[in-house]
Amino acid sequence: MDQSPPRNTSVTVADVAHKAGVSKATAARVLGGYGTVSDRVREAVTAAARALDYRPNELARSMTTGRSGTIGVVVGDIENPFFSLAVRGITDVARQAGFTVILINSGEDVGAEKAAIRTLLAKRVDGLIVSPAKESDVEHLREAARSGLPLALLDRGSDALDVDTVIADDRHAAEGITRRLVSLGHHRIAYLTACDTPDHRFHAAGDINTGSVRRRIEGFLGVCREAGLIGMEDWVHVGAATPEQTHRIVTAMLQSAHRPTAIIASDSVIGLEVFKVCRDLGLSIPDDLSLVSFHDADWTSVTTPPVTVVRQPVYGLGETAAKLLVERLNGKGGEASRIVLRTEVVDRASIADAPV
Amino acid sequence: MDQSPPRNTSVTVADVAHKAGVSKATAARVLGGYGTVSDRVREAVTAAARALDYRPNELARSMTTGRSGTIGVVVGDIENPFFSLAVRGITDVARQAGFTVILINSGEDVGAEKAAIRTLLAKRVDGLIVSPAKESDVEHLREAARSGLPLALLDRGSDALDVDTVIADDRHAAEGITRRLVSLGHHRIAYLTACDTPDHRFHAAGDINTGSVRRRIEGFLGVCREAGLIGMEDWVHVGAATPEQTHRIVTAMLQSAHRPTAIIASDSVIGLEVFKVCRDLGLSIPDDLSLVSFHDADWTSVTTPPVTVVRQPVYGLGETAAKLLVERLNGKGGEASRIVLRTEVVDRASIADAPV
DNA sequence: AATATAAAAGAGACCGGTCTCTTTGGCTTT
DNA sequence: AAAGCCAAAGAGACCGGTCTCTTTTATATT
Repeated sequence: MDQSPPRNTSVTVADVAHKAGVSKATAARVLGGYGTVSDRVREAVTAAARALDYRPNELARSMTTGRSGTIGVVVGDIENPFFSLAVRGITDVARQAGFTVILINSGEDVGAEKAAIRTLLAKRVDGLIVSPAKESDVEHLREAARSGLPLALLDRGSDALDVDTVIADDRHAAEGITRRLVSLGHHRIAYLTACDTPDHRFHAAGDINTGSVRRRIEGFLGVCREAGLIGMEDWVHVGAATPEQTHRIVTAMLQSAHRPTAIIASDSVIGLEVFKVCRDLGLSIPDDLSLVSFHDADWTSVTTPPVTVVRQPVYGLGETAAKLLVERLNGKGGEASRIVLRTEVVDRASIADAPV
Repeated sequence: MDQSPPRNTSVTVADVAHKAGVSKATAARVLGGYGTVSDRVREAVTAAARALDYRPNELARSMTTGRSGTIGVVVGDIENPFFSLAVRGITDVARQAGFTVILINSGEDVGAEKAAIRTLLAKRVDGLIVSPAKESDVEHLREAARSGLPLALLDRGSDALDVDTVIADDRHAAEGITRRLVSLGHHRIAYLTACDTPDHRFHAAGDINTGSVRRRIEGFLGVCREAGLIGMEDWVHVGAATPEQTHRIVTAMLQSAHRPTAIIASDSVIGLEVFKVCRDLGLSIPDDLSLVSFHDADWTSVTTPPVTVVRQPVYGLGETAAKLLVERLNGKGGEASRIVLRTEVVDRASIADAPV
């Protein structure tokens, strides 16, 4: 029977104070590291705390200080490499600044996102980093911000929300790759996104609630229009939210008589699925189909051919958002910053001239 | 100037009670959903709460109930697809059961892990899911468990720790693929892991502190011995913790005169890097080198050739650990369960007969 | 109508810290 | 030696909920 230190059933400052023979207030001063205490007393209290295996109760501390030392993070899906990398950026900065992170997945569902915010508010997080599921539905976020809670938006902004925002230059990136495809002679270029609309069809960019994706599609359509290509709205496909759905959409698209000669995939999960369908259908990339994907996932350089991608500074997105938030938490006031991080096209071998 | 509801500077039950004209205790009964109240009073309180935009303070609630509704999760690195998928499994179960998740990365460093546990203990999490960095250094975990905090181990067990544990049948999986390679005539088989030893060299399986990896290496060495291959310890390489290090190790290995004819990669990040080095060196998989990787990452089926992998039920690992923990939290007592989930070899095309 | 019984509401302690305000004690100052 | 001052320690309220215990009110019983 070994039970060395005596089963710590919550030792409190009062217990430590009693053991050290001082008042609760004095013990609290030593343990909490504030106020002034004599060296002799400090040692006595420290010794008593060690002997009793005292563990501070951060919850109780939060009660009076009003700070919980916690930030809430709401992302679409931590399983998606995009978010897991961004979250890594967030947690690194948060830890450095002495905060812990409560993570909630919204599954890109606004209802779940609202519930998440409510939960985090109840847990009294000191700040919030959110990747909003719908730009058009941010009343819950505005309310949180208005009540004075620091809020930073990740990857997706909202003009309706005057808060710190960190996004990538999605429109510019989309314009660049579209221009490149057009100059290679492509007229039938499909854009494929996981975002969905009520009727699962695309009509206009305004239908798309995810800010980053809407800006990309605007860029895509803008360049097409500029190049004299009309009716390109019909080539935007929504609802590729799972590998299965993507498979269905891409297969149908590539088997139709009027099939695209190039596909722009809005994330690496979609890009991967396009690759698989081509293999199954016996189509060659880039001879039969050119492929460009957003997100420089690590595997995109080892396929045959390697995939041309838009490299986003994903870690930096999370890192920057967290830094902005931490600054707010440390009392830095002033205007909300809207930071746009540069993207870069990584040229590999998945695009070529349009087939004749 | 719009400021519809009056800037909620923390509305408390007392405020609601006052507005509704009832006592604090009664208002708390309505708001907290306990005890008995008349319908009339319930409505009055509910209305007052809505009017004042009352938000419960979960922290204060935790003070008295002793439950925080939070579980702490410590993993090596959320950026690694293995962990992000496992964490997804954990968060799904946690949310279902009404818990939120505080996530901390240990970076596979025991010191950081200890700090993480301390932080989580201070935050008074209701339970803990940990993927221990070192099996040999679990005193902090034992102490947490002994103080009555439910603890579940993820992917890595410890005989020294009698707590709920969920792992994969790593040894069996390693035996299977090693046997396959041996039967194809391979004698020079390298095993590559991110785990490290003090001197960055491998001597015996006991050197490896990560349980899952140690079991795999034991399986690997066991089958080799069985097959009459001796001194295979020299073929185990440790310290492939980053793509850069992996690159260095693999390049050196493949450029040596006595180079391996097969490589077993301990995770998909390593597998990917092996692939890249082969491409750079102009070596053909599987003609010049056979490759097997642990973790059926989504990209492994689209490379040329597609990679033969050990498929682990990663989501299920997290899911199961969370379920066990939730059961404990709901008071189910009894023996600690040690669950071993099945793995499966997915045969693709990256292995072949040993070159002559 | 009088009593028993249960339901509804109130009063106030409590959780474990922080923090303000007050008291004590040692040391300087002239 | 008396006054003045500041560091060190103590007393107790407070944060915002929960919960026990007590009192009041409504309903049932004969």
